[in-house]
Amino acid sequence: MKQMYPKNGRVILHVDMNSFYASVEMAYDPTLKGKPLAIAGNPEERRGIIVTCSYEARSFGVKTTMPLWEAKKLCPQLIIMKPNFERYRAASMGMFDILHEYSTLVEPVSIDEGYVDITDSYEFGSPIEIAETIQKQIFQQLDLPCSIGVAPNKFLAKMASDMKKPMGITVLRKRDVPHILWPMQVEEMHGVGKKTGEKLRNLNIATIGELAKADEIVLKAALGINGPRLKQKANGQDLRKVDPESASEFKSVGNSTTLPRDVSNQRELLQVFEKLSSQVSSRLKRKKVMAVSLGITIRYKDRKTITRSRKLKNPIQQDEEIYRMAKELFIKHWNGNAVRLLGITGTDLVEPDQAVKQLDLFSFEKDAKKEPLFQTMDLLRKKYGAKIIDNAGALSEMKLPRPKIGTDTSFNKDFLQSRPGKGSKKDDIS
DNA sequence: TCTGGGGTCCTAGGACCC
DNA sequence: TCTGGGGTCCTAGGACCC
Repeated sequence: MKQMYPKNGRVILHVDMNSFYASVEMAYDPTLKGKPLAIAGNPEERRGIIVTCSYEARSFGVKTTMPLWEAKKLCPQLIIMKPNFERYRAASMGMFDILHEYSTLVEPVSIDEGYVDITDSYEFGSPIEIAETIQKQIFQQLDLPCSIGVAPNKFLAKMASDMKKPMGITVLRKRDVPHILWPMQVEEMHGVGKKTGEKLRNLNIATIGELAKADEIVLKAALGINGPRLKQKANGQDLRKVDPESASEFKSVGNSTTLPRDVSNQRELLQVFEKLSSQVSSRLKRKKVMAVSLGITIRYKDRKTITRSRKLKNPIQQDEEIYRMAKELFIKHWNGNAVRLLGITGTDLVEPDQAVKQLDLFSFEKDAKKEPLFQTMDLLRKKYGAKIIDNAGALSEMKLPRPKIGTDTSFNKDFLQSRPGKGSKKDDIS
């Protein structure tokens, strides 16, 4: 059968779950349906914010990132729940499982959103038919609403999925760009935030259409490499591929916490670091990676935030090692003022077998006399255990592993409770 | 009695090397 | 006898996204 679509044209879907966390809770407990529901960071703490809320809650003016107390004022009967990440992870896997039925080219962007390249999926129908089938299937099997954008590239698909919510399907072709995209304000463009929006306005660029025609030199001077890129997108051009691997190549692992009150007692702050160290450590272990660089974040009472990091001689993973480094950085750089938030992040992640290689190289290049190879290996065995040395095929933990729970992806409670995990994000999970 | 927590990517300056 | 130019690595900060 001949291809139904132009040889060089791609067809990309962007699938975006609608108010994901709230929708999952409603699927899990249908008595919540139709009620104003919000998921909030830490409902007990005063500094909680709205992470996601149902459309019913939105009709009261409740919005993502709004402080909890403000949301309650707008909507006193608001139902507030803590996030149940296992449920969201399970629902997410169910969703990605469905997407995989239509193409192998599925790229998860976050827990509730992903791209699907359906250029070669014509056996399932036209692009619009495929989008309708997927949306129906996610709704019937998981009881979850989503919006889908259909377009020749990722950027247009992303913009399209945003246009009709909830349960919308929007087609955005190249020839639609001038009359649909160009009249929109620049701030509505994916990749343009507050600061970039301001800079563009200063250049007298207010709409996507004006950005599409703007002078590239001027854009580059104001925005760096991002300038010309934004112009390309404003013209509906985006050559980025749908990359199924991208989600498994994470680059950093970090935990941070806003303290219930501002703290300037050093011992108390170090206790927080201890806790963060063990959180980061267990996540590194779960992902089967070690960190070659470690950084801390300190946010002071006045919200001024600094980061301090160090590249290490040896990759680390254990909580004691992480704590020692974090403590050292903190003692060295803390100015003694009251602290509002602390964080620890591991970067330059390597798999343990790689970690060994890297250490070997290091010891040869810099420390050959002091530490011959066999001594290094010995040290490693003591430090990390022999299995790390032998562990050639360590696989890194996928951000969104595909579930192995048979062919039935129906959304039942056993399924929901069966998987651990964590998540974040959303157009409304901000 | 404003503004969480998890990330990615880019920029820019200084050190260092050739 | 007075100071080039290219490249990489490291660190810190900022913008943005969900």
